[in-house]
Amino acid sequence: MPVTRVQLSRLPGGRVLVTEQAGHREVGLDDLPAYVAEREGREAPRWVWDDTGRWYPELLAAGVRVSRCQDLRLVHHLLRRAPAADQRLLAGEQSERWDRLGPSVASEVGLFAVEDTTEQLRADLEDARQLRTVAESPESTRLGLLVAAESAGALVAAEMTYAGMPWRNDVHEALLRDVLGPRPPRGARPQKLEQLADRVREALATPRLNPDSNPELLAALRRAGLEVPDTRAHTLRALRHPAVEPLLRYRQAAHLFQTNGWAWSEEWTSGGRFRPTYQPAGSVTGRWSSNGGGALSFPALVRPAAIADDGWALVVTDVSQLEPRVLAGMSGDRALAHAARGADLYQGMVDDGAVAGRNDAKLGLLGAMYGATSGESGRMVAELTRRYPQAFALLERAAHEGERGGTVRTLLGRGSPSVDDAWADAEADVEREASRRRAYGRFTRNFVVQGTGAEWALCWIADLRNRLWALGAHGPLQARPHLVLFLHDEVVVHTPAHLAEQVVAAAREAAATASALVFRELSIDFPLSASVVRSYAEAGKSSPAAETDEEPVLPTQSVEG
DNA sequence: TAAATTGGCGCC
DNA sequence: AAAGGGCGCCAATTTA
Repeated sequence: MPVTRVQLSRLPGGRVLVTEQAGHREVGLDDLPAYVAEREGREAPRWVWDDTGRWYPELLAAGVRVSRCQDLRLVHHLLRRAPAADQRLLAGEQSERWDRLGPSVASEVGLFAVEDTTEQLRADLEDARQLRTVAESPESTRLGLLVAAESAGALVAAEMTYAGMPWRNDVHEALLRDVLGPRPPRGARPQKLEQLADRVREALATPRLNPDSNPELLAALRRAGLEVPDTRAHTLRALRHPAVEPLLRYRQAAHLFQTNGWAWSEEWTSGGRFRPTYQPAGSVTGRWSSNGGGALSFPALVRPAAIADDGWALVVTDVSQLEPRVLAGMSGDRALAHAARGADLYQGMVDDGAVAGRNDAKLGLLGAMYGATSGESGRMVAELTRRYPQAFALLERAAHEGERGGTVRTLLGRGSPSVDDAWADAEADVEREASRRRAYGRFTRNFVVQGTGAEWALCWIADLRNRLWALGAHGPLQARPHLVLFLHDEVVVHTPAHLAEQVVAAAREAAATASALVFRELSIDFPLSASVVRSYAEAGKSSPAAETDEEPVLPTQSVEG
């Protein structure tokens, strides 16, 4: 029995047009949550709407959770670029308006309040076109999966903003005070930041230096006899000069103050929750982006303040080496797939005798996926090409396609943007033209793995969302285990503590489901590392594959609450 | 003076 | 000579 599709379209005057095969009716906006709740409880149809961000937040606020939807805006843009979609089938009444439809922005959240005076979008018309486009595609199965996953992701995004990451403001405040001193008056530097600035000024003999000004800083460094090309931390760290240490400390503290300080907290946290907003498919590769609160760059420094409620726990799980595994799956490279059997793919490459050390494996693979041609990474690429010919050939083909101005696609069928967009103006200079082609080749090279990785992750969180709902027998979303953060290849679930182990199991099962959906009979392992913690900062501490990158200048403290 | 760009850093 | 992909955010700086 196919799932009923119910399309919702906004009408003038606070009315909603509800359409389905069985007929149509009108519902007042105020009555919509009750209407959706009733039908959801009865048959759980697929709700078809223009933009999840315009409909779902109000439903969630009214305590209504839906199990499935189709986000017409996301799917329209997806199909517009999908090589396997017949573009003629997408054309029709209002289709140009769907082309132009951008994401809802935070200020206009709550469609219920917004009264759009312009022509209303008809969800039923667009839905029919999208259904037909997918059905008639030679790749309808994969495209259909992608459409469903993209839409499920939109539900997850809205639910995460609604539920929020549990947040302890007192712990965050203590952390800020520790690094920066007391909160300064508006426009002033915090005490400890000013002290560090003074130490820099002293060491460089420039009493009026503003350390936030790169030109001033560069000039001061050069006057002190330090011939540096820029003022990046990596460059500075190589120097031996008394100004370096306070400057690096200043930079890190200033970044905390500006990006995740008191002002950020006031804007993005409330009621014991951090509520950033996500933008599904905000990146051309299909990865999400975040347009408020910086959810996808949740700095390690403030993670100690993300603490589960009493009696609850945070389950933090991430996929190890997602993109290399995706590469193994989509290229069908048996040697790489063999190395991927286990928790550490890079170690697997070492054990298979392909490479001397784990770090070489990582450099080589990342270099191949990013298009490195020089340095240590570039040398490793050449070496590994012999060991993993199919995987590396797939990347080379993608790069070549981009260099000649073509488009590439992910495994499920998302297409890269056409080169016309990127190369709007012709480049006269031959050198610059060649450089631009190489740059576009690096983009398409990476697009195939980054984009397919994003598809795997979407399937993962979509399936996990269903499993989490099934774990809690009753109650609204926030009373059950629920997703609170999604960072490309990592998810955080806030759960009643007694269900934590079941959540871990659900995450692993969902990963297996995603692998089967995306890679079919090619079975590729996607091992998860999982930790059950009280604070986000405690996650992953015991991971054997912990990266040993540069030491942070400031000690990473864990503040107890 | 406002808008766009740049350099730096955070995350994956 | 050029030199590894995708994002967001901030202050300073440059451009319109």
